[in-house]
Amino acid sequence: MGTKDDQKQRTRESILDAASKLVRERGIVGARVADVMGAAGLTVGGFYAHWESKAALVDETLRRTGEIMRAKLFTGIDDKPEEDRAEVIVKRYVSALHRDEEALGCTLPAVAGEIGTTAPEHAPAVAAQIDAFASALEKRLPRATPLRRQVALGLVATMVGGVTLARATRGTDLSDELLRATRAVAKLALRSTSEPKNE
Amino acid sequence: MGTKDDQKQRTRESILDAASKLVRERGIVGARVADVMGAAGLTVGGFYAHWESKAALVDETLRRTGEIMRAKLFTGIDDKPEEDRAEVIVKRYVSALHRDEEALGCTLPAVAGEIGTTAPEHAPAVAAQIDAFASALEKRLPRATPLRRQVALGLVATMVGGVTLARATRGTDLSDELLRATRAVAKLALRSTSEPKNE
DNA sequence: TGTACATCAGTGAACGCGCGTTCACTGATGTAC
DNA sequence: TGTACATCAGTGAACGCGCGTTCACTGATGTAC
Repeated sequence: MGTKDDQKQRTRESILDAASKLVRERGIVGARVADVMGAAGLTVGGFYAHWESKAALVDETLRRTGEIMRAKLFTGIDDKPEEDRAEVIVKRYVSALHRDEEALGCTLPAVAGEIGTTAPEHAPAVAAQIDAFASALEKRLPRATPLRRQVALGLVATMVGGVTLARATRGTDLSDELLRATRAVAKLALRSTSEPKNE
Repeated sequence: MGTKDDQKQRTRESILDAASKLVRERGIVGARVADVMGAAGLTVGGFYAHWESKAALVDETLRRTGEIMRAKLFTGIDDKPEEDRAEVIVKRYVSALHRDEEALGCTLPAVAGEIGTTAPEHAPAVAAQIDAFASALEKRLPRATPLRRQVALGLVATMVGGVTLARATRGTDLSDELLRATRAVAKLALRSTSEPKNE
């Protein structure tokens, strides 16, 4: 029995991988069950031996991809000096690479808009990702930062917004401009929390 | 002939209004032709006497709604002191009211994500809105602001990101937190451009 | 070790439904004379 | 001013298509004895 179950488990994983990529590339609505199965080298009908519905797959994908994404984004970050960490995260997230390689990046730019419009059933999964992302970022802000949680959450909004708009304008000068501008605003916000004020 | 044409023009306007609201509430994909016509008090079939396709309607909606939205958002702004203007815009845009009344607000949070995923055909219309929004905001930043264009563009990304995520988490504490945090980051960025640095 | 049977992941076609679009038709409005 | 005809915005049903889901079937794997 073991071998058979192992095989099924491996198939399940490959469907999840395919879904993870397609959801990031095309969003929740755009990731069709038949396309996901096709990308995993299978046919549609077999899907329901693994999940009870598309919604169940999407929910699992959102949660799992979020974890993987954070692990990748925060790799090696704690080796950097405390005051550089957040800025490095911002540079990694708001980058041309991340804009262009959606299938390997964060799910939020692709799906955040869908929650408010066409896919409200995934709100809990997305909220959990936003929260986890902000928490991970918060831990990398210097301990002395005032309103650390707030700065972290606000930077998440800034980064997601920047990448979303950069992707919407892909292929234009405006897109690169948006990436640069978003990094600049994040940097200004970060600097003004760490530098002494004179007023 | 005049009366008949006037009537048609009025019908056209009411379809546009209905589309404008539905696109902001449900996004491009979520705004169905039949629903738009129904909201305008008409039946589906008549649609094609006014536009050649749904895409044509959506494009016109995006451009027109953008203009109206900016007019509303920037109302009375030039009566305020120069150094407060951008902050007032941010407060208006990143507000609970704007999060909750999507049908009356900005189209970008609802549609930006769709461009990169399921509706690339509307990229030019959306890019034009981003650009126009940033330009309008730029004019309200104090003349002395360094990198004015960049700050304006970055703030647009921040604001759109904040409202998008706040809408995705609607009804939770995180949603209000996101609005506050986004305003805080925008404010920090704005202040650090206007205040003298000491380093 | 071999044989008969059970299980079940995956196939491929079909189902129902909702979508954008088309089209024959209607009736109110406008034009010709 | 009145009458016959033309126009065309809007109706409502139908069309084709793509989607998520279901289902009868298959063949490889596992179990019983």
